[in-house]
Amino acid sequence: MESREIEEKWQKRWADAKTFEPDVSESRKFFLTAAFPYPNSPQHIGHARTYTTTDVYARFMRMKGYNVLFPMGFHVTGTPVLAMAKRIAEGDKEIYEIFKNIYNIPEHIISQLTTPEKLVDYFSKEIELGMREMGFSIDWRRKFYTYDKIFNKFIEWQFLKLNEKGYLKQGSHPVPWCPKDNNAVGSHDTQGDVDPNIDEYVLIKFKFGNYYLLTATFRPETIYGVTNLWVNPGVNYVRIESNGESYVVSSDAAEKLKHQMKLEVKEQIRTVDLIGKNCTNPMTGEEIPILPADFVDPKNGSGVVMSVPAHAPYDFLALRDLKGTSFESYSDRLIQVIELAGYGKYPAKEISEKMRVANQQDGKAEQATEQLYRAEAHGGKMIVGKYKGEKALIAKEKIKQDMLGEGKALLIYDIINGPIYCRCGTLCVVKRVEGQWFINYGDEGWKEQVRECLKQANIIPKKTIVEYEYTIDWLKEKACVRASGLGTPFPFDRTQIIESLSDSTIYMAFYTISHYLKDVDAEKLSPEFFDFVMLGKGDAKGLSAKTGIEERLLNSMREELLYWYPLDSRHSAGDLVHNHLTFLLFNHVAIFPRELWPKQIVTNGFVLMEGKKMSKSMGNILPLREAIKKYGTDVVRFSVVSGADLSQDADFNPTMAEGIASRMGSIAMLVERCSEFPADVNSVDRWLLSAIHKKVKLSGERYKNLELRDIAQDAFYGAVNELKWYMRRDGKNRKVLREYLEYIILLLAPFMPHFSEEMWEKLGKKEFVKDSDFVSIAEWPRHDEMKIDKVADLSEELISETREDIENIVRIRKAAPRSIYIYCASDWKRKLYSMAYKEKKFDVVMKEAMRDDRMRADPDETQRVLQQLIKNVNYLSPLVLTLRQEMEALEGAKKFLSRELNADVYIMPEEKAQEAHAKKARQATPMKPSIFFE
RNA sequence: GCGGGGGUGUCUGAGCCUGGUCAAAGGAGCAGGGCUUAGGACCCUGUGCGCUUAGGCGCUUCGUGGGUUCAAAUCCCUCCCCCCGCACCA
Repeated sequence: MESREIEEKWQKRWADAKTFEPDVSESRKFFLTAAFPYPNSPQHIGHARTYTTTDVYARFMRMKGYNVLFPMGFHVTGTPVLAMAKRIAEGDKEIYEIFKNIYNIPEHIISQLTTPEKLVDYFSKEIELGMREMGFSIDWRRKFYTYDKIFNKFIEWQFLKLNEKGYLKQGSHPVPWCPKDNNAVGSHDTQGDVDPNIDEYVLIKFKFGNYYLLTATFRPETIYGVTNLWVNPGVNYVRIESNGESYVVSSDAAEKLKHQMKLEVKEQIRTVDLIGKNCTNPMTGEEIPILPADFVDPKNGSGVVMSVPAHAPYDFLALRDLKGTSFESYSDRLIQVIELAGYGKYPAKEISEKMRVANQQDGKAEQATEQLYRAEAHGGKMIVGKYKGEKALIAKEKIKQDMLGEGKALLIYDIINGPIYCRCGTLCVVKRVEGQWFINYGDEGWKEQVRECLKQANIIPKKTIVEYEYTIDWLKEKACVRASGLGTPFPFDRTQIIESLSDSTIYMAFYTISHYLKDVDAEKLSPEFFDFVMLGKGDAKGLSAKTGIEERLLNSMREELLYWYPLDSRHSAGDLVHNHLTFLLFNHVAIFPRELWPKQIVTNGFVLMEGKKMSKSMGNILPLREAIKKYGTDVVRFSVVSGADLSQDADFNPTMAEGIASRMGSIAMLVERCSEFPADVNSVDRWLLSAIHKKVKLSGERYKNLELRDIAQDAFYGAVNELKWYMRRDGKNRKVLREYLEYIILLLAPFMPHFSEEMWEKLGKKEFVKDSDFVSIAEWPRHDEMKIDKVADLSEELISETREDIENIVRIRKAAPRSIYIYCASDWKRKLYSMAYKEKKFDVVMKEAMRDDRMRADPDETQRVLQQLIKNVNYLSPLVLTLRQEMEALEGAKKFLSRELNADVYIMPEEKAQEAHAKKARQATPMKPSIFFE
């Protein structure tokens, strides 16, 4: 049967049997969730990593006997789909290309996706289909979208709670902004998807007649070294009025500043009225000239620059460029402010000359600046001013604060990776939004509780704990509403929408009741309703009367929440630790009592495509549904979770996928043919059984800790290798093979559910494990310690190593033998072996050996053997076979060895060696028989 | 800058916590052989360098440079390089 048919067959059977639709029951429960997707494009193979990890885990826990709930919803909150719908409606070529070329969406469908709702609808269905095709054991009854009315009510309630606790606050906040759209811009709103970076500038006021020149700088500490100001003669300057003061800035800067402060633009200022005149340094009181320079960018900062030629290469260069002009007289003045090891008094001069920067237009000026700024920030020390002796970096902050306090400076924000343009073509600016709402994650009391919450949770992988701790420490106010987007209107200002990272922090609790609410009028879902269902406040009867929701239903919902909550395991990719997952902790702590805090968080790495990161620009995105079609569900499932350790990126490549498929084929073939095997008994049988029971023993713990890669190696690749070896060693026992297969199918079921179901069915009535209609709900097997057979393991090791040894000899001798004599070491050597293993030291062992009659009889020989053993004392194993066991093992493999080596094989104890072989035979040691060729 | 993760043989990738069994698993690639009409798939063997007509020995190697130790890919320190995150963005 084709793999597609097998997949559909079992997916249908699971659905018909409602295998994955759990309700409240007597059994112990396990509730796990994965971060729900944002449906703005079809999912690719990378998305499958988290969901498959979650599903494998869900399936394992189900087999362990838990009542497992794995629900799924869709996160549609935010602005990206808005921007996308708009672009489609406008016929934006780029976006058409992406959908057409990468995701193979037909053009007539793309052209219909002109509203956010249509986009969400189309892609969420697409994603759901993909998830169903992947065989994820999701309870789809509980699906919801974050713009559903019922969900909005839930989030509203959450924010009322946050406000009650005092965790919401208002303030001003700088955001990247499009003046035309009147909206904050995210990376998806900009041309080229650039993410705007905002940084603060200090604007320093230099008195000039009745007004001030405003210079923008990142380095206020260099104020002591200012020799002059720069204006660009080719730029328009204007006077602006704000707060009763007059400033001169470039007219571009004035436009930007409008969004951050109240101001009026007054008359133009001609540069000829500035250049050559003096102004006053507010820190030193010194009179300094205003000079011309081309490097000054009117769009950057304020369009006026303070010149610190000792420490800023551009300033030094611009001054040097004045040589030969009427301003030449100013060009030699430098004032040192910062002392820097490895540099003299004027680092900017030194570095410019060393790098041979030609002038202020030279590209190298930028490099020099960057290099010097970094060095000075790091190792620079102030040598002037109030903070003399302090590190430059510290002084910078203090001087900034001082000047702001004294009214000598202003703080503004600018986009530092600009210019960035909105998709509408307008240059983006920074806007200071007043009255912005925040969730105050900076609250120390709150943080303290979150740290406790973190401590009681099981974090996988362990090494991410520090990242959570770090995030908890640095989190401060987080803006939680936006002016536009899909989602939930903010209850304290309904013109605002709750931002997407803020409305997805406790939604897991909503899954427990979402399926009850499908037909409930959202208007009935008052705060009291959620108080009751989520927190158990109030009584069902009163609430029923008030809301009109049946009392029985209310009680069921409360019961369901208490049954499923707390969340037993939360899954996402590792990148969400810094925001979502930490927010999840914060909000659970704020809303829920301690006993409902999340118990475990698991994060995983991404998926690479043939070693490279998937990206639209590289065009190497493999859409999930395409991958399923091409390679089959179970191969895809297995690839994405077995390719790397949990926290590391897994690589997907076709070669590996083919390798997986072909190994599945080998297993399938054995399942198919198993019953044809005879019942011949062979020593390798015990080894194979030992191997499978060892696997069973190990894999339970590994599944629990999500060590999926190790299981994959052992239970899949390892199993196929073992089966191959079994055949090669002439293993032929139907029962043994069958036992192995029954167990291995169980172990593989969480990874490869469709394949495993099919094999499970093919095997028919189980003889060694507990049977069940579906392997998906079969009981997790227990190993039989009695079948873990150390002797069988050692025997097999002996056989394969002996074979290798013989091949080595053949290779070096370059001549194949007709007969091979294998001589096994006498038992007295084994006794010596265990002494050597125990004592490790030659003289100690030798002394002990001399107490043994056999060994004392031939001290030279004893010494010779012991020397050999001690040489490899670290290789010795705690247990070795006896002479008889060794003989039996090799005897059992005689046919195998004879065939593989194409020679007659004779096996005997070393004492029985014929005269001509005796010398060689004596070299036998335990687990390393001596070999003689004829 | 701050925080996190990394640098291993042709490539990929384990090992590092808990030092010795590590010339270093697995896979890919490459080479040889088997199977096959042929190719693919599959199976076997080899794959740091050198020596060795008996399973062996020697040398060099795990970003750099030091250190600790009888012994270091593994522990400590220095430096270099790469990746990711730093928020209002899903």
